[in-house]
Amino acid sequence: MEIKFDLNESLYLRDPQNTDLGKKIIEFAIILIDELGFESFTFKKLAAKISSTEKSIYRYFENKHYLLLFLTSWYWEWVHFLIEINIKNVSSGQERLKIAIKYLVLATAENPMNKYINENLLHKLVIKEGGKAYHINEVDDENKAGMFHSYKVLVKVVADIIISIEPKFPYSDSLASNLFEMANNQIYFAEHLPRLTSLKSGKKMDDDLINMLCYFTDRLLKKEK
Amino acid sequence: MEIKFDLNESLYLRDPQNTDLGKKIIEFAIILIDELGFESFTFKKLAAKISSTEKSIYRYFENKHYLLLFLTSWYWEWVHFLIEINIKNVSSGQERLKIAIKYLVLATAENPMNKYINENLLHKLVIKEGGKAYHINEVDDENKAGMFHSYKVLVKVVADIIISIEPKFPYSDSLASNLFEMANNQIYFAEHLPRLTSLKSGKKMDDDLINMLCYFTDRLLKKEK
DNA sequence: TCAATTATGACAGTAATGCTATCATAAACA
DNA sequence: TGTTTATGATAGCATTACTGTCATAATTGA
Repeated sequence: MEIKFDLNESLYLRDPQNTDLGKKIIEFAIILIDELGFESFTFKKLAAKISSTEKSIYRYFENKHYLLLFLTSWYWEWVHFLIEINIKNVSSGQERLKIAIKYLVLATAENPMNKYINENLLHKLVIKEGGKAYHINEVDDENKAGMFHSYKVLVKVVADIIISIEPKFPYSDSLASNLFEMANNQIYFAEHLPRLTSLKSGKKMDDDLINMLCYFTDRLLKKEK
Repeated sequence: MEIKFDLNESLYLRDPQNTDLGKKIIEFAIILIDELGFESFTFKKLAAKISSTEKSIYRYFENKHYLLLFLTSWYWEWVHFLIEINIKNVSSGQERLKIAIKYLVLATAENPMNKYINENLLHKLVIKEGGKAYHINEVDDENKAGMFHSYKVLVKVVADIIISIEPKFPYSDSLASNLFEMANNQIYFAEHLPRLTSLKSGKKMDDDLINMLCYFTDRLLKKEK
């Protein structure tokens, strides 16, 4: 199966979802960035890996930063998609929020649905490198060009659920974005800096994290006595 | 006034806090990273700025990543210091947590206390570039070498305050680290990606953020009925 | 106070990075 | 079947991220 998302056109020069070479670039970019880290990842190394040339990759992406932005945007679209189809027929706000939390943590644990994208690795990549997509000097220009649109839409979806539960909650946007940032951070901490989190790395970690995020939101959104 | 912190020795080759050149490196590194962003910042440019040479800077730091780590560690020591002296004579747990939150948001708004370090700029730098210090492939080795020690100690201080307020709270470490991460993130969002936060950029923003973080912790730590 | 250590500056040099340009050929498409 | 269009092959270039060597200036301590 292949899912194609309509991502902001500023993200690429040629849409990699439309060609074989493009898909190969995406597939092995994820693998190679995971392997080398974003700093050591280069188009030259990627070209070697897929037996293509640097120049050919430059025909799809202006540089590796845009490629990273493409990958993270694809990921947020994917999480968005999973959340939307799973809350479709759920009316309870609380229940919808629980489902959103579940899928923002577990997007990847689902059986893989994409031929050329390893969602599991992609999630790992977003956890480790995702922040680098917007912690850059050019953030304002890129934001104007709509390059963070996917993330903002996703945060809005969750913020709306929060508002539907507790219309007077004054920090819906902050809580929503924090759920995403916190989920990714805490997973990273559990793996690499365990003293910064209460989670224990291991099988149950995902469930523990879901429980923690639900506990936080429950308490924050519970009506005062 | 000059404050010197004992930072982990793996962070530097020669402690920049001990020499004139070292202090100049720190002072203008902060300015230049803020100006160029960490990606475009190079030792060569810094050397030109301070009329020194690349090689001389390499005698203090192995590379720019270690310099960033030094700056962020210094910043966390600085926040730690501010929190400790301000909670010293406060016995109420709630009050101590409020003070900690205040200083983790406002570390910089205090009148500057360091001759060669612009705390305001340094805070801005940590907000934008701080995550890059540990979102790297070498994180485990560097963690073993103690290079994130300052941050972990600071998180522990706040986690202990949380435990003193509510000994049964099951997520003290996660809440503590999230306070730091969230504070920095939300400030960054307010400035650059306003749809991801409920804060409004402007004069009152710091106070709003303090209120938000206090609101969150209050609700999370309030005893259930 | 003079010798010895240590810190800095002034070069030079090198492999890798981050691109851009040109041209030939293969594939797709009309 | 002719023509776009995509890819590959190769070259080139400025910058980055270092390392090495040597001379000189500053500090230190016997």
